[in-house]
Amino acid sequence: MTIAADRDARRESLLVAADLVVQRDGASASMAAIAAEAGITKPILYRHFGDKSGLYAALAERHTDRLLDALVDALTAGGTSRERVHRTIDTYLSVIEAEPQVYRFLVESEEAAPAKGPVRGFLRRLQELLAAGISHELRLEPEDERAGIWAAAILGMVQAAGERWLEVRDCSRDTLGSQLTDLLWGAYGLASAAAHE
Amino acid sequence: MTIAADRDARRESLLVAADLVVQRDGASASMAAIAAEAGITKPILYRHFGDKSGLYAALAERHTDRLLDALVDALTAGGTSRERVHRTIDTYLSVIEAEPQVYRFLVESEEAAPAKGPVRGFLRRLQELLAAGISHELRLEPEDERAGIWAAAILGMVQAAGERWLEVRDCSRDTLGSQLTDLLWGAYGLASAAAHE
DNA sequence: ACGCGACTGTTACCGGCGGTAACAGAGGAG
DNA sequence: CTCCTCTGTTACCGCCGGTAACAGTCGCGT
Repeated sequence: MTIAADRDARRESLLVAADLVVQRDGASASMAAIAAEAGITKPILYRHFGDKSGLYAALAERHTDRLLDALVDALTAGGTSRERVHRTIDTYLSVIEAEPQVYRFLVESEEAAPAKGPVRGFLRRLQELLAAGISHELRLEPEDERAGIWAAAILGMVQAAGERWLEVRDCSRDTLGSQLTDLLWGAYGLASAAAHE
Repeated sequence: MTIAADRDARRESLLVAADLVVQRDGASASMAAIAAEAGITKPILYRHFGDKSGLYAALAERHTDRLLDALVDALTAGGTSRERVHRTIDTYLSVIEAEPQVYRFLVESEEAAPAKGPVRGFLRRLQELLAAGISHELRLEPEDERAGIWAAAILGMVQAAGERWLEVRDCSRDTLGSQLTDLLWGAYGLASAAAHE
């Protein structure tokens, strides 16, 4: 029964084509353009993915799985707590540096998405994963609210700083990672205390 | 010459109507719907604002100016550095709590925007303002890269944590503000050190 | 061998969007 | 009275996401 395998292979090739178009045209790639790139027509896309958000969701999974794996590896490898955090941040930065278009597609698509953003699930997963990591790292009680809050906060912090860095590139990747780690370890409070005597 | 005043008054009424529709239909409000709400037709909107991003930019300014003023006030009022930061974060949170639709429109519109996001300027301004504040607060040299990095990072941190809070509402506004301030003052590093002995 | 159903692919269309051209009335200046 | 500008309209364009309806093709049971 190669029929299912054929379907999967076809689906794969469609996703590869969609990837090409998204990286070329940005997040506003049209379904017709993707179909043309794949050498087929629109209804085939719709038969495979339902609608545009379905395609985007499938496209997102291709990348998020890799990214999540890489982050988990960085977070669970050895070293002090601070080293692990720094390494994880650097992993994230290296990914968005290597594939900025993919990153932009993942975090800032939404655009014409219907109702619930499909890609949003990625940030959710990442956030929950990070919350679990923090909870374990800090040996927090499961009901401690700080894990969730800090997971969202740290995620937003790294993401915003990474986005700005992609645009202005005013320091090396390693410097940025160090500054962010410092910030988490209270550098702002320290600098503030030092400035006021 | 009341002609200019008339134009401005008209423009104001159009913006009020646009505000209504945006808060009702979300960020995907159509130009036709806004025109209908204002009791006129599309070309008038286009004569006043050029295109959709122009309208959105004008609409954004109405709110960002208020928000920026409030944040500046909170940041420059008295108290210790920590108190000022906490108060500024709380100001931000209280604004997004009071007008979540407006907030969503400001930070996550983009959607069908052409080329450069018009609303993006708001985050830019906020970021620069915060960078200047940090630079002053910490008495940093003007060329110190940390001001820009940390401004973006802190902004993203508060924004992401605020967005999550709007959805799950798992703690009081004051608690959230305190947790975020703690985080900036090194609570994560401290908790990590405590957990590992 | 034949027909028949399932599947893949196509063309051609729909409604709605952002955006614009072209026309219709209203009021002041000569 | 005429012309000219300024405001408002209708009616249209091109593009998008999404779909209905039709055409070819392959494997299957009889």
